[in-house]
Amino acid sequence: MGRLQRELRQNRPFQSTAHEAVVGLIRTADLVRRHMTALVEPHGITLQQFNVLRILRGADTEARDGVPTLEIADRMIEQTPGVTRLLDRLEAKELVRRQRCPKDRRQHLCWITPKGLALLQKLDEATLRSHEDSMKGLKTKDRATFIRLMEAIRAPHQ
Amino acid sequence: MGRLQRELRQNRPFQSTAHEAVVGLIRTADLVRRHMTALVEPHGITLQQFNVLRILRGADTEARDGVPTLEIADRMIEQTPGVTRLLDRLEAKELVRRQRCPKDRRQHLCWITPKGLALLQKLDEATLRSHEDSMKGLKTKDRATFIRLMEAIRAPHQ
DNA sequence: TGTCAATAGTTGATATGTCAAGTATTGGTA
DNA sequence: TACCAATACTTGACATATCAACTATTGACA
Repeated sequence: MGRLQRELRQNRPFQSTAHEAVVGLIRTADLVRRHMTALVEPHGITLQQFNVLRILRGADTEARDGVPTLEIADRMIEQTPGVTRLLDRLEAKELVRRQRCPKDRRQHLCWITPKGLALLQKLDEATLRSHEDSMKGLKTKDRATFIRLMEAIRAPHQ
Repeated sequence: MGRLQRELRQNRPFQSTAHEAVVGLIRTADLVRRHMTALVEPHGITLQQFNVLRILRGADTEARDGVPTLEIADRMIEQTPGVTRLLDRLEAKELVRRQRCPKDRRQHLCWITPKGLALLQKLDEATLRSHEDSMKGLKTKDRATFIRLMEAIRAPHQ
């Protein structure tokens, strides 16, 4: 009887290896997600808001143009409808600034504020440690394999 | 430049292999989750409700005792506060039946109804195919490796 | 130049998730 | 046997997610 089966207290084996992989994947991601969430939420932001801030910081260091709303949506780690409201909340907390794009007035460009940058900076070290902690069960070589396998999973889906 | 980095349109490498693994994991799980969600939601249930039904079916085939609410919570693939309301909705749809346990009146025991069983049965084949489709990027041997690596990730966290 | 589909985002309605505080019941202990 | 902490939920209040319908603006084409 496999480890995962025991974890879920099931007494029937998985229907297929694919099934076991899917369940394991969702379960493992949930674990790591909660890990990260526990880190950022005490600072008054959700994991998705944190992700938006990181996208904006990344964009900020290379160009001052601001990122249009839908491009943020596109870059999110997890697909997220409702980026508008995510940004509303970040703007209310003064972590993000928005402005209508003069060249294409349909677009709203977004920037991270100094306050947002400061928050990220405060979290940087802990984030690094959290990633290490999440993956401490894998040695360096296994991590590379793991990353490669996940890329192979995603590849056929666009 | 790695594949994931391109996917997220980043121009800066990941801070560490652990970081890349974490981001890849959450992203891959999100993909597979949406896959499954697209399958079950047209039938009027969420992925978590589907998960509850599968737990109850699994329990049903081996014992007729019914499963207490908190044990369902415990068996969920993803940690879920608010199983009570999940069950409320399932009961409203008559997919689940609940009853106070006579031996310990604090507990509420849950069963899947014939209607719930029928719904699961209708979804069984498509679910199987969905798992295969999600994992089609991995060959059999790689699937086993993948499962093993994820177990190694989870092991140190309890 | 006027029309119109396509793009970029917003908004409203509703479902769902989440946390803290509350109730009922039990089992242990003085 | 009376008390009290622990268990097993439930409920209320609030935040967030999701979908569809809507507005504003642009770019292409007749």
